[in-house]
Amino acid sequence: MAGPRVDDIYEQVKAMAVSFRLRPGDRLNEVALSKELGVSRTPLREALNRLVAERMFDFRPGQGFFCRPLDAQSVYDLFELRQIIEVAAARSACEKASDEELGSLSNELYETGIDITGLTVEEAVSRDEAFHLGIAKLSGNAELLETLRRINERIRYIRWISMSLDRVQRSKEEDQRVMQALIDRDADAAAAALGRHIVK
Amino acid sequence: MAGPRVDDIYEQVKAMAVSFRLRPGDRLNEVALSKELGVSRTPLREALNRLVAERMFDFRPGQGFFCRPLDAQSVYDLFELRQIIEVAAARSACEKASDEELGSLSNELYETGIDITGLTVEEAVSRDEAFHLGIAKLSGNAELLETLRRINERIRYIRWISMSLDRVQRSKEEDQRVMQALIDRDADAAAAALGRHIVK
DNA sequence: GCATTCAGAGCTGTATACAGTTATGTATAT
DNA sequence: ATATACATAACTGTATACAGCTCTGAATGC
Repeated sequence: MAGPRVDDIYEQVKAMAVSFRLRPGDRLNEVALSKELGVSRTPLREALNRLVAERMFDFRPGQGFFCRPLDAQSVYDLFELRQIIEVAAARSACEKASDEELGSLSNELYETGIDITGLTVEEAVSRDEAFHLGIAKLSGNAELLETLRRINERIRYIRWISMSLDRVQRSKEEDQRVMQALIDRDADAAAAALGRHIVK
Repeated sequence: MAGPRVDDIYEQVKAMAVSFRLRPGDRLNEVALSKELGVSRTPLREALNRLVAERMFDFRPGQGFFCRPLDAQSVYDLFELRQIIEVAAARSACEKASDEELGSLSNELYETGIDITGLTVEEAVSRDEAFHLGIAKLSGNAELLETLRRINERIRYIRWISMSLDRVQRSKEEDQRVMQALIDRDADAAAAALGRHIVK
């Protein structure tokens, strides 16, 4: 029962930051947050240090931890980097993935991804993320996958608020085009579809 | 004088891991290392948690911190990811960088980078890294730059041991070709030169 | 000789305490 | 009214203590 506390705290605080419950630029009160989470400051600070390394928090010695602002430039940079990595992942997956792997990714997309009635935007974004992470996994490059995961976490909130449901619908259609290009082993078409997709 | 301790510890432990003074797969003895560094376990663990987030250490609850193995597959993945990012950075720099910026990067390359007589391999790799980080900086994407920095840290030791001085010489020549392509604003040539460079 | 069990040491995980620094708010002077 | 200086409160940074778990190795049984 005394599960891995630091991991839990890390996930909880990250969720708070991702959902902007901790507002950008705000200084974090360690005592208050540790009481709220029901733990002491020691493991909380360990979790926060992980998030500093992930660039989700700033750390200023003598002042403490600050929720990272995420200005417009950073958001743009992250989306650009995401596109770079996803395009590369799709190209790599075109070469390396087996037919079975592509088939099962396609099934997943069509089973869980098409009918978005009754979904919250959060769930829709989460499934979209899962599809794109699936492509990254098929690239066979674990480091690339992990890098994309980190990027997604940092822009997730932006996607939540910027994505209305009709955009989700369009995004789904584009995902299908990407999937088809992968099955056709047409790396250029997949890259082009992804390029269009993310620029928006 | 009581400077930012955690930052220092972080740098020291990272340097130990990068240079493989802490051997891959080894479990870290917190007490021993904290004594060696002259600090207590609390800030040491905070630094280690940062390095866990950077995938330089593994953390297994109940067992502690482990120096990450860096098997052949991970090395390959990291080099591949590095190539992806550097190619994208060069393409972006071709579009965005000003003539002055390219000129000053070129000067830097020719002033500090060409004559490698009397340099240790470590210094040569460090200058090579600096040049490529310079390209990434000219891409204008701070997140891309930071990602490349992290990747470089993790493969630095591999480069040290795999790079003899004649390879450094060849690598310098290729850097010059990349630089010329950037000045010519020839993104494809730059990308091609970088591609060849990193595959080796 | 080999596997198993159990006791002990050692190590990790977290809470707490305290020193030192930073921020806050009030009172004073201009 | 505004700015400045100071006292106080609050918070951060680190060390230490202790509980609980994990691993090691010797002793036992087969």
